[in-house]
Order: sequence, then C-alpha cells, then structure tokens
Amino acid sequence: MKRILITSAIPYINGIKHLGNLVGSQLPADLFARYHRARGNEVLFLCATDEHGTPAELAAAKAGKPVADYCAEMHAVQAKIAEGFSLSFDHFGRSSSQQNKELTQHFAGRLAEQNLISEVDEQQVYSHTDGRFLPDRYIEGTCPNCNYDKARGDQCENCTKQLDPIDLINPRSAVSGSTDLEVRNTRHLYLKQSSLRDTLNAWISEKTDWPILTTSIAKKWLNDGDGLQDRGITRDLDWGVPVRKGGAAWPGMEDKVFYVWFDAPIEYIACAREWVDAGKGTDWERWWRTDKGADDVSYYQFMGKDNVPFHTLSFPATILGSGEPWKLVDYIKSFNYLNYDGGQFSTSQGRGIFMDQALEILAPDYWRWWLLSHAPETSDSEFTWIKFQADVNKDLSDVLGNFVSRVTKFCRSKFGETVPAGGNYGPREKTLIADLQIRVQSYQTHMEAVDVRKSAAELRAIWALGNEYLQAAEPWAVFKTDPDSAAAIVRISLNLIALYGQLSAPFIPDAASTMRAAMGRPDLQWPNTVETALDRCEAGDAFTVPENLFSKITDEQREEWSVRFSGIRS
RNA sequence: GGGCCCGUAGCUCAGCUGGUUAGAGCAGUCCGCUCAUAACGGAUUGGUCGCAGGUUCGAGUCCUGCCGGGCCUACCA
Repeated sequence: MKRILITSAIPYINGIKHLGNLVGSQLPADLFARYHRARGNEVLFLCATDEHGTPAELAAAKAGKPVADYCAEMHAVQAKIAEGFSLSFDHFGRSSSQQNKELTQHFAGRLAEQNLISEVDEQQVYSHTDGRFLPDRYIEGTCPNCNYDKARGDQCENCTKQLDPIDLINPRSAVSGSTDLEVRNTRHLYLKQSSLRDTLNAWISEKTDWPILTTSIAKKWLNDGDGLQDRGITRDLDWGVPVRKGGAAWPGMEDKVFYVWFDAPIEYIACAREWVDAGKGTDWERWWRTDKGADDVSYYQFMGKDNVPFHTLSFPATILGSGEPWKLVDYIKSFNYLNYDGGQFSTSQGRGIFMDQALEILAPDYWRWWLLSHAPETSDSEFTWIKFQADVNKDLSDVLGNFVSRVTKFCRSKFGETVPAGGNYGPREKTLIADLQIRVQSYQTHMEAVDVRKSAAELRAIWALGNEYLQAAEPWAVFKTDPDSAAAIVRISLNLIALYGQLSAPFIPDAASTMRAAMGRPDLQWPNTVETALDRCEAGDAFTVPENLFSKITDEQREEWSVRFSGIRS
C-alpha cells in the first residue's frame, strides 16, 4: 500500500472561485485523491483557504466587516461549495489558523538561525487617508511613458511598461483615491533564496518527469537575469501572521506580518495539524516529517501555472533552508488556464461561470466530467456552451447513461429485477474481457502519471466497449430463441455497470455511486482483474433500475445559460 | 524588450528517443439495429502536420529564420 499526500493550491479567500480556478487545482487533485483511495492506498488530501493579504483586508472593508469575521464567513462559503463539487478533502483548513501561525513563525525562526534571513531597509508608499501602506499595484497614477491615467504602481496596463510607484505622475491610492501619500522608510525581512539557488537548481534538474510547464517556469526564475532573487517575506499590514522568530519577539518587526506567500504554503503542513486537532487524524508528522514516518510518502501538488514559482522555489527554499527533515514535494502538476467563450475567466470582472452558479444549474458530475476531460494540460483550453452541451450529452447521457438504461430496462422486462441465471460466457465475452483488461490497465497507467485528459479518454473508451459488446451480442434477438444465452449476456452487462460504477468514481463520484447502489454493490473493491470483476453480480442478486443517470442539456437550456452568463456577474 | 509554451482533419486533441499508406473523439455522409435518454453499432468523407529554408537514405518529429496565438517577467494572490 502506497502513501500519497496530495495538496491543492489553496484558493484565496476573496470571493467565490470560477471554473478556471477549479479545473487548475482542486478538481484534478480530487480526481487523483479519489483514484488512489479507490486503489486502496493511504491518502491524505488537504486544501485550505488562503486568507491573509491586502485584498482580504479591502474586501472585508468593502463588506463592512472585521476581516477575521469576513474570512470566517467566506471560508464557510467556500467549504460548502467545495462539498457541492464533491471535493473530498480530508481537511479544508485556514491559513489564518493558530497552527499555521505557530508553524510559520517557527520556520522564520529556523531560517534566521540558518542565516537565511536578511533585514532590508526600503521605501514604501503610505496613505494617510487609508491609514495603511499600499502595495505597488494599489497605487494609481498617470504613466510617465504613455500618459495613460490609470497606470498601476507596478506596471502600466496600457503600455505594459514596468513601473515603480514613485515614477507615477499624480499618484493616488487605488483604494480611496486619496493623494495624501507619503514615501516612508520601512524595514523588511528577506528570504535569501539566492544562496539556495544551486541547491534548488540541482533539485529541479532531476525532475525530468514533471510537466514542462512546471520545470520551464522554475528554470526561468532560477536563471533569468542575475538568477534567483531574494524575496521579501514581510509586509506592513495588520492582517496576517505576526512576525516572530519562533516563539520570540523580532526586534524592529513589531507591527509587521509575514507575506501571504510565505505563510500560505506552510499551511499545507499546518493543515495536517488542523486535521489532527479536528479529530480526523492522529499523527500529522507521519505525513510531513521524514524522520517521523514520512519517508515513504509520495507528495503531489496541484496548481495553476501562476502558482508555480512559489511551489518550485520559495516554498522549497523554506523547507530546505530550515535544515529540518520536512517532506519535500515529489511531483508538481501544473495547469494552463481555461478560457471562457473567447476571453479569460475573470474574478475581478465577474466574467465566466463561478462555482456557486455552476451548481445552481447542473449537478457536479457534469462539470467534473467536462472540466477534467478538457483540462488545460498542454495549453490553455476553452469553455463554450456549444461544446459543453455536445460533449456532456454524448459522453455522459448517450455513451454511459444510456448503456446503464438499456441494460437494466431490458433485463427488467425479460427477466425481472434480479441478475438472471443460465448460459455461459463464450468467446465474445472472453474478447470483451481481454479488451477491457487492456484499457483498464491503460487507464491506471494514465491516472498514475496524472495524465488527466488521457485518463478521461480511456474511461470513455471503457464505457463505449459496453455498447459495442451489446450491439454485437444482441440479447434482444438472442432472447427469442435462446433465453439462457441472453441471460448470460445480460448478466455480464449488469456486471459491467457495477464495474463502471467503480472505475468512473474518481471522475463522476455521484453517478458512480448510483451505479454501484443500483447493482446492490455499494462497497466494491477495485478489481484485480477484469475477469473476476465481471463475476461479482451473481445470478439471483437483486438490482434496481436507476433513474436516468444524466438528462440531456437541451438547446433551450444552453441558450438560456449562455445569455445568463454572458455578462457581468451581479 | 527578454524568456517559455502552443500552432496536426470543420471542432477538440493524440502522435516517446526522426523510420512502413499521419491517428482518436465530435460534427458530416452511408448502412445496420430496435433493448435504450431518437440512444447504440459498423463503414466512410476530410489533413501539402502555420510558412520558408536546412541536416538526413528518410522529418509532424532535429536545426535556423519568419508568421500567428497564449503565458510569465519577481510588491495581487
């Protein structure tokens, strides 16, 4: 039995995520977790909300709530939606947890002991009206290069020139519009990533089986310009993990917090501790400390490409730099973006379909299947309502749903709602079993390689084999002259439904559960061989005819939804 | 500006270290079946593999240049 640790990039607390976010991290992570659990492996699947930082503070202020309350509410909302998508986290934690505070401070202390922290004096813009320091991009003004009047302090969106806030003409706060700004001196901690460059470079270089997307982004950062730069890990904010050196005060850092990207990945570890403290587990170090049992753990991370630098460099620098035996990631699966009807999904612009809206119109399996079977693995992919309707109707309703329907209803009408006795499996069944065996093997191989689209294609092919078999065997014709032979055909077909109910579970857990329940086999084990798997529903066993697994998306629905989601989310 | 990724049938995509007539699903066309959500099965149409050079006995696959699309570029997270 293998031990698999899985983390999904933790979604930011600031609002409900869209389907592009979902397909890039949580959904494929869930697929992988469900698969390995089904194979009987020991899985710990963790996710959390990423709660610190300026956007959370501003969103809370806009909602007129204390930031802690706002985050608590949004965490509950995101947890509920995750449940709606059947995301099977062992624990859905919070980066603002006490466990994460302690661990983040611990890591900072360790890094300081290892001489990997430097203190740097720098200048930041302070807004008197807002009563806070402002990150570069929260300062707006006129671009000195192109005169665009809504240039941001980090970059001008109009001419794409990189800027420094002090370059802006007539700078103002993007929060309040105030021009009462002041450049202040402030001291911050930097993680000396540059001194770990060779170590990280060697580590990345040995990861030849990682997605090109992952390693190319990492190598770019390692080798670009002067190589990997040190990174500031503190901010002048109120909301965050207070800067401390382990359990001790950090002189000069009294009013500062750690940067979200420092504490957010540490939440992967802290989340395991939350999991134990919540009474769901007993030993978190067994998953995270290689000196305490985690040496045989395989650790997989899932994320969108925008998260790659932090997971390939910053977080490993934190882990390695600590000098303690923490578990390092073994495989980083990264995804491109999913676009929406010719443009990008956008949280800030409210463009596209958001997770709560998706669940309002269709059951999660529809979304899970389409998103996973079109996961943006090699390049950005695109959601359109036309394709979504066509693909979902064909794959789920016609190929799979109709198979279940035709088999169970035929049996009910000819033999009743029990698995019929009589006849034997002949050459055609042997061929079916052999074909299935090859495809199931291939499905497992793709799944273990985290090849999401290929896994989906293979699963679909496995479903299609059922229809091919049935068409060739023609039990409806055979029944007229040889009911026993027809019974054998139906018996193996009913077993196929149970098998599909098992193989399909990682992709479409609800429908899979319905299939297994209908065959009276809710708790099947993953098949060692297809041959033995197709003898599990035995003559005389009762089954039920389930409701149609998937109803089709009509043209009317498609048109209504494409209009409803064409504009800006209200 | 620099770097990376992608560009293969109408659409979505496979094609590992270069090797017989370039594959799959969808859509289209034809045939078959009638158990089933008018679903299913079989067959079939369709590509000068972005363009131009080059290496090679041989290139979708390697090299160079160009065109088009996307992403990243370190204080949003």
